[in-house]
Amino acid sequence: MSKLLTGLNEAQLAAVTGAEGPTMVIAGAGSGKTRVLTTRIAYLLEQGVRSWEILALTFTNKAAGEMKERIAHMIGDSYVHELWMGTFHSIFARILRRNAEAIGYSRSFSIYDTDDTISAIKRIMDLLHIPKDKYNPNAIRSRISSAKNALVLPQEYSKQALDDFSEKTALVYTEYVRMLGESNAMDFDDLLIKTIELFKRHPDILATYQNRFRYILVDEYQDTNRAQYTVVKMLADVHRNLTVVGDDAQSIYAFRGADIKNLFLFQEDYEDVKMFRLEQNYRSTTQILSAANALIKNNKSQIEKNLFTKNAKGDDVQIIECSDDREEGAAVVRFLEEEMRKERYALNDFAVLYRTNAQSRVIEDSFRRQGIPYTIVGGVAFYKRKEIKDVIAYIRLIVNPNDSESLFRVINYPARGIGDTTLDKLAQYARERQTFVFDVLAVPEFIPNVQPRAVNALKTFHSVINKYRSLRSELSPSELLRSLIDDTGILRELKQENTLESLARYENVREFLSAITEYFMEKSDATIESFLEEISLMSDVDSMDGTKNAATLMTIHAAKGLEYPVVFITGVEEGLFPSANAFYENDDIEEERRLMYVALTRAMRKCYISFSKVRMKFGEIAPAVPSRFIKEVEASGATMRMTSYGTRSRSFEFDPDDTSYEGQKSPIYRSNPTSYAAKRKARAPLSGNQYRQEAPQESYSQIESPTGGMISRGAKVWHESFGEGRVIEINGRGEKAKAVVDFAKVGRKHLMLKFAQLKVL
DNA sequence: CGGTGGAGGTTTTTT
DNA sequence: ACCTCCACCG
Repeated sequence: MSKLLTGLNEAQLAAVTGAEGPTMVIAGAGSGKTRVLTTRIAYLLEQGVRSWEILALTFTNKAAGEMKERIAHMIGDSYVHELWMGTFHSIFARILRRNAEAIGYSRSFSIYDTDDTISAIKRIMDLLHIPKDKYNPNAIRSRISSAKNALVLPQEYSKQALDDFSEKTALVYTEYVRMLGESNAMDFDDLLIKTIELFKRHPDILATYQNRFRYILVDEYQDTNRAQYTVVKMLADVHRNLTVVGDDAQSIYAFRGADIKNLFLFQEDYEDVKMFRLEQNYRSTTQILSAANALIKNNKSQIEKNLFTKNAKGDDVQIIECSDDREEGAAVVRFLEEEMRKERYALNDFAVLYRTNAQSRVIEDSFRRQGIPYTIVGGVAFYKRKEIKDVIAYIRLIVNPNDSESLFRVINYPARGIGDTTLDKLAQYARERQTFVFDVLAVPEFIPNVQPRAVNALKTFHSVINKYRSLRSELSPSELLRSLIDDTGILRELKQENTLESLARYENVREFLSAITEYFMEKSDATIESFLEEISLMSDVDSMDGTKNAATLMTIHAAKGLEYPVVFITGVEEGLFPSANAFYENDDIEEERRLMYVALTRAMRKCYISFSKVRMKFGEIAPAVPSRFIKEVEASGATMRMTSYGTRSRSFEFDPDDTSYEGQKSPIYRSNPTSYAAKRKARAPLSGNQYRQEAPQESYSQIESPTGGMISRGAKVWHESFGEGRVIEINGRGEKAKAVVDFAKVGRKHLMLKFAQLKVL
């Protein structure tokens, strides 16, 4: 027997070796699903299947990267090189690039994210004289996206549109699709449906991929939508070696078109489907698992399964009652510190989860106040910031000058005297002549009634873009982009403005420049196109750095597939979690409950659930009621109620050790001699099948400041112009050492220690 | 044309 | 509480 297979349990072994033909693996939370997938791929490769004959679709690019690494570790680097593994979106983008011409695109097509789409839709609404205050552009965008994912084209949508709002949506939808085509651009949904279109229109191209992919594996199958389901089915039609892995209890993306029914449809589509069930949980304690099981029992629609664990009983799930949301934030930090002190966890053993991004702010505040390092996943991601998007728009224009969205975004940024009137005339002229906006820029004097000053400005813009387009053959991508960005004057503009905000943006652009350099240094075969694609398809968790010693704050959606020794689930209140929007449909409530199930099952050792009696909403204080999920979890008998100060509520017991932490100054963690991870390796392992990357923690946490004192995380420091602050984080060392400091007056700053001349207080 | 200030909407979750 | 959009003025 192959040594790859040692250590697998019976069900896992069967799933790994028995998956010839259509196969469905129902994998409960923490049941070693990733291990089965990676071992199965390694096993296939060992059996002589060539790496390029395997296609594996994962939920995030990060997951794909980690799985590749594991497979490489199991059987060697050479195998994973040609393995096609990634998200639906990135794999399909790759297929579409190679075959773009076949569906009327050029291979340098742009990919529009949700923000680009929104702004395109607004522009179209202006053009069509549809009032934006009467018809919410975002609602229209969401309707269009749903239509696309259900494979309903504009023509058909128009026919079905009976009410006023749908009619307007149909108009926008039609024009939007036209504009995307003209701009040589695709949105996220297009990456899926254009792939279907490609395969339908070109059976020969489909056949190439069908023959090529002898084995197809799909992770998180419960969260695939109609379009994804369709492509997978097409691709698997020749060899029929399709393995899907999923858990109906963890389906949480119905809002973007995912359909659990795909799991059931699978059994109908292939009558010879083999079923495997992974029911032993290796991740969580008994108490956590029984709380999760007690909760999910309340869902009517689910596949029968029995998730069990042989792990230790562990602590009760703690339910914390807080007086308001600020107190909730404080309580999270207080309990986190207590866990660190008692159990010697490292900061990255903790995750703080919430239902909505808006909740992060209060929690962040309390981490900052106590000087505890944290990273936040999602929210306003780096690549979605305005200044970064501006720079990206310039880069996109170099690659694809027909990208009208990017063009309109930066044609007058930094300000060159091209105003709305000029732009309207330009757009109208291009529309009438059926020419590309970019081509009109070459001869703007032909546009009627445009100021001579504006004519010149348009010409200048045109020549800047053209100059860099032609420089592509002479300069390396990295040189080209650096000099382009310099030429745009964005950095100068931001520096000149000289406000706290503009300087922060300045730093961000600089950081982006380093990221560009780094990217092209690491990947010698990379192109500007591949760079753009990578950053536009990067998910929030993809950019997460798990090696940094900091607690992680994120939405429950972002936490899918991850695990942490200690998990806090916050804001568990009616109307927030479950969301008030879910009150009307039982299906929606069940999805919220699955979301709660996902949250609970992220926890390995300890889980805290908190709710608050009062919460700030839209700047106003609103009363809150504990979520129904709390009662459901309590029915397990595996929970304990506490107030936010650690005293048991609903009982008169008084525990003298259980002191109130009110007023107590929190200790500052300078280093963590024994992280939970280290300890776990030393002791009997809690689980044998978990894959978190545990990079060695180097002690970057203390650095000698130029003024002699010890600058460490949590230290109070003084800066010449920013005043007093606290060190949140230190990265790098020596000449390159950087610190993130939270200043009382001006907020967070990234500083090079070499220049900052901080004084320790 | 471009900057500023006030009004009004926003919170569900994301590739 | 925060951000985006638009009207108005220089």
